Amino acid sequence: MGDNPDFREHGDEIPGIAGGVIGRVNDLSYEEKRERLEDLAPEELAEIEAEDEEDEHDLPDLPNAAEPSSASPDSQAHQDADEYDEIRMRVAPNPNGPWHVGHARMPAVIGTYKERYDGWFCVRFDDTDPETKRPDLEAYDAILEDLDYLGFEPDATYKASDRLETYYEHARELIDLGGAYTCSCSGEEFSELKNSGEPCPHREKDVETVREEFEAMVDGEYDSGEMVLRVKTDIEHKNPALRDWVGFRMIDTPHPREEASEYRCWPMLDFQSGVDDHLLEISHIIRGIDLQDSAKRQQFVYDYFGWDYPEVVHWGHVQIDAYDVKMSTSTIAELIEDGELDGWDDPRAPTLKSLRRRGIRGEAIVEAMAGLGTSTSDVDLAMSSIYANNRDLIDEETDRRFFVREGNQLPISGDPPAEANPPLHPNHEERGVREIPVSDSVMLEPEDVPEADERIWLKGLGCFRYAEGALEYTDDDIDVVREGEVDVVHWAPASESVAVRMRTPDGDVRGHAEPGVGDLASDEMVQFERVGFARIDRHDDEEEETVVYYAHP
RNA sequence: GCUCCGUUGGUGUAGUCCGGCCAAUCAUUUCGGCCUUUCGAGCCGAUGACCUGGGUUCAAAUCCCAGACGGAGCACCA
Repeated sequence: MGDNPDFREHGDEIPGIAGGVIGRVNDLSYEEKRERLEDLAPEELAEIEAEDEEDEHDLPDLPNAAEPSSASPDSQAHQDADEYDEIRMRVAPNPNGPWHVGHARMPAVIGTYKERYDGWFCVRFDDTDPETKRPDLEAYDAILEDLDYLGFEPDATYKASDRLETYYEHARELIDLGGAYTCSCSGEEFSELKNSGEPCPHREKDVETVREEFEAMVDGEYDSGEMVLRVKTDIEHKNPALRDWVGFRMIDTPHPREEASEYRCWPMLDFQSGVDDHLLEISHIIRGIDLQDSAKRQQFVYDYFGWDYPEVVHWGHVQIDAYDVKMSTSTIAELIEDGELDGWDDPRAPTLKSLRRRGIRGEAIVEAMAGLGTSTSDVDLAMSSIYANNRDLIDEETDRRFFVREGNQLPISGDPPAEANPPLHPNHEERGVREIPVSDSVMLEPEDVPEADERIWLKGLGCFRYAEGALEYTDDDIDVVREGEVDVVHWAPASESVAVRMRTPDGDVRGHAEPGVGDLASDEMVQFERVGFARIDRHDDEEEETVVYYAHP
């Protein structure tokens, strides 16, 4: 129609014609379609099948990165000179608490790239603010544990607070290159000058003075706020965010790590991180958009030193649906402090420790996070996506059980079997059956109690009619279920059941499970039929109940 | 106010650099069917999107301009 506009008026007829053809093609089996295509267009078929063999990646290619797997000798010869031989990345957390779900994006993406490119990554704790972002000593290990839960092991681990002398050395060098100056302006004063593109009087100090004053900073001779070391950039740069930024400042509060507690002169993130990224030979920096100006700021330092800046990928913020609690380390810490949450692994907390306790595998989170890609716009991650991944991972190996939430007790009449024996897993009969005594009354969920005179099928047991406040066994054949006359529900015996407290993101639910649940080991997963998957946490003898954590439908 | 960046179904994503094979991918969600002593499982199917307005072009999700909306930075936080 592009070539022949006259055809346009007949455009409406196309779906009718094409639809018929497509319908006929769709009726063919895969083999028939493949055969037909081989006759009509063998080269197209080859192309399609070649594409199928290519690896499907959730994530886009990294800039200037060579895929090791696809590198044939021929393409190796044509390899772009700009391409990196080794992909080296870093996960650079601030150790101020265990990780929330959003934090998983960094290792998920970096770890996935590492596997894809056969690369390298380290964890580097950027703990250079002992005061406002004061590190939590327990967080270092907590974060490494969270990383292990997600299924990744860093190739190396560093702490910036171990590396102060290195930063000082580079600061001295930068001063000698004329790239930095000590400044005693107040933040307010400097901000005003900066916003109008005016240099402050300290900018033109001679190198000797700057060196002396910087050594005094290192020796702790100034108090907090008295003196900073600024990187000399371009005071008239059109982006005010880049003008002469602070590289080092004084902090009176000692660092919580004993090894670093004597230092008073601390580098800012942009200086520390910029130097470390070069020294660790990082090829690709992957981080949030809140740091999108960092590369431009650090570029000035790299220019002074004659270094090449790594490739950078920025992404937007992640939000997770399904939680009432704000996903922020400090907010969660406060709620725990106030007793609103039981701890970092409370099922209501949007933390990795919580998901772990609910029996969700790290792999399910990693896949969902990698699926978000690396777009710079803010994204919402649906928990259902993590749940779907986890279901795929555990469904086959997870046995089925009955659990009745807030059940009503109903007496049984008639002559049903004394014991019900539903399979542990409907797809795996070889695993055997459960043994559920029926006794003289059963628990049903309030919503499952039938109307008077209506029938209901107790799964694994048989059909009952609800009459005069009791369930009367009818001996109906399963056909009544097949024909859609009778609904199937789960149930539990009233007397020999196990009291269960199920902890969920929306609060605790109590109820009764079939007796076998009392014998399950801690950490085992179950699927409570028609309720969802849960992890056995513990059998609490004092409360005489089994505590389980709800995972997902 | 100054400076960056972004906008594809309910959600996420592919495609945008290099316009045509996009009648737009995949996943999830929702809905429907099938199967199964009957699963919130599995299988099959359906619904559903290119922010708006101009422009360039035979042809625009893709290029250009303007606007709307959203995000980020302008800290002695990370």
